[in-house]
Amino acid sequence: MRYWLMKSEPDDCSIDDLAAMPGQTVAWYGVRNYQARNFMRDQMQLGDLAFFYHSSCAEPGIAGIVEVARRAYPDATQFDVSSRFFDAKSSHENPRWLNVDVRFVRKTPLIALAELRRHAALEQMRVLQKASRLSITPVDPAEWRYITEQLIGSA
DNA sequence: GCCAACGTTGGC
DNA sequence: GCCAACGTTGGC
Repeated sequence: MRYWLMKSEPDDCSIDDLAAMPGQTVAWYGVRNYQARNFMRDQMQLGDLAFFYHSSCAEPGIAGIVEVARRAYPDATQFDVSSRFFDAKSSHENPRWLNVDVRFVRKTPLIALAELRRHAALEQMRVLQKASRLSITPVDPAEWRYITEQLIGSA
């Protein structure tokens, strides 16, 4: 059982959008970075929990919690010529990109990026490192506990 | 809109 | 295999 942080642009899919989806579940498609893909392929297990992080928006930060509802399988958008995620170099025989499905667990009070930065206990978090662009990052269990108990729990 | 940081591409 | 050029991310 691992913990993660997964970035989503709320203009594309916010935590409220996810909560409104059928089954409150969505395919985490569109990841086009090998490191993030490998996390999904090699390490994500059913039931893993992740912070749902809003990025590239007015108030970046943690907005909710999701769980892995299906293990990694080929990302359909890589084969869809009409998709902005289409990849001509991928093939059905040897798909380059994968995604998991995630399911809504709960919404949280927004824990802003600026707030996360205020806590020394979190200073090693990947998402707080300078120019951290990786859309999926592992979260240390101690960091997970700190955020859920100290920040979300008291908010 | 700016810009720093980073990943990818492709020529050599 | 190097590395410059380019594209993207994402906070501000």
